[in-house]
Amino acid sequence: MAVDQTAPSTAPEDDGAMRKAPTQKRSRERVEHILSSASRLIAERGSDTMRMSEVAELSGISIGSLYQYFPDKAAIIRTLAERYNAVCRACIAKGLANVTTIGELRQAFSALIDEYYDIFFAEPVMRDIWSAMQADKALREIELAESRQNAALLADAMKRALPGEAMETLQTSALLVMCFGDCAMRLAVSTDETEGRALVEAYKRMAARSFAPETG
Amino acid sequence: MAVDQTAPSTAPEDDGAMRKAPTQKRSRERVEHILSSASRLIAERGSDTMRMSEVAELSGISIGSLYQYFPDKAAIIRTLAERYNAVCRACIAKGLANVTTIGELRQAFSALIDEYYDIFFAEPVMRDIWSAMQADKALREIELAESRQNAALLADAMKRALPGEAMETLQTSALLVMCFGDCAMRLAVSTDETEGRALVEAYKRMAARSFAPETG
DNA sequence: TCCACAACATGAGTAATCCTCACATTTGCT
DNA sequence: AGCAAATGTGAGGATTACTCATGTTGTGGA
Repeated sequence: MAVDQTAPSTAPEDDGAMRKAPTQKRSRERVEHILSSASRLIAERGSDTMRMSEVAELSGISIGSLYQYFPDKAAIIRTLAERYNAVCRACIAKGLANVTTIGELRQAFSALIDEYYDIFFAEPVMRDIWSAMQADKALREIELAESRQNAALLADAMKRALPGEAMETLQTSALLVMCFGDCAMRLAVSTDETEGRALVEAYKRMAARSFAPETG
Repeated sequence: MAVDQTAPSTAPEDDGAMRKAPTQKRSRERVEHILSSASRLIAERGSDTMRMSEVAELSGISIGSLYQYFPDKAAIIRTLAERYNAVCRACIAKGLANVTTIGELRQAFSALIDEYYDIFFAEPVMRDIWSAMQADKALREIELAESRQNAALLADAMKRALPGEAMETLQTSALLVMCFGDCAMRLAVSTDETEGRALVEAYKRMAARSFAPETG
């Protein structure tokens, strides 16, 4: 494998989703083009009806070239999901990093959800990508693992704010809160903005009430 | 899960999911056989990999006969979903019918969730069917409408237990609680029974905390 | 500059799968 | 029995994910 000129020292997607790491500059641009074309098509009509031929055409390349970068259709979905997941994970990690009290937790979480909602609202295609992931057993496992990772971040923050609680209990709560967050976001982008905002606010209140000592 | 099918006079599924209302006895039996075959295949390998030829073979009929009862693959998924939805809706309506106080609401809801979990645990294929519904834009709308219907039942019960609250607020909360319930169930059947139980209990606590007057 | 080789591009073709349709068989009724 | 309506059948059309043999472009050394 030759060392290329503008080497991205940290390989962005090196998890097997892509067939090979593109070494030339144009190749990397094409990968971006493919992903944005796919995203657009998924947003328009859903992942099921996204045709590989359409992705190729919209990207201005041939079918063969498309398959040089992605081994199959699911790989495109997976790569898109991983990108969004990375954004969200970073957002969560950053938002909860310095939390040490319940008040801080509630405030940080509220801000986090607002940010999360903005991301979702700007890219409602995330909902369709999530749906596509859920339809496949293997991809569903990936999404669950991602949720567990995010839940672990939240559980850590909760443990700092609520040191008296058992870690196991916190992990369970955190997993629920995280999955419910995704659920609320998908719900919010499925309706008009007014109801969406109300749902997000209601979710924030529900979550905030979970950030409290166990009362029996 | 016993879904009653002994009333030929009142067409049971007359919503376009089925190609024609089967009039002869054997036809109705075949429809049942098709649905149980499909359910089994979906449970085994997911709806994507369920092949219409497999459904036909497992049902002991030809491809042509299969398509005489169901216009397409999605119709089978939809019919299965509608049956499960009907069971759940009846369960919710019955469980919340006589609620008039917060205490009753919490207790009824807790019992309801236990029942719901039992249904889900006995038929984890519901998760796969739900996933299949989510993958399609039109079917997703159906599921959302179903959730809204269930939420309306809960909102009514909440209004009786919490007459001071605005109906709009209650509807928002109820929709969230219902969707989160589905989410929790799917999560619960995706892990071992111990964690599943813990998740369900944690969800019940979260929901119970929502059944309270607005505190700011 | 030229050449050899690796990387990349192409699209006709293959296999898998959903679904149709023209025709055969069974059932219900008189 | 005999006819019409209902039901059954599976080869085949249409679509689509994906492959592969072949052509084109870029890279590095002599």
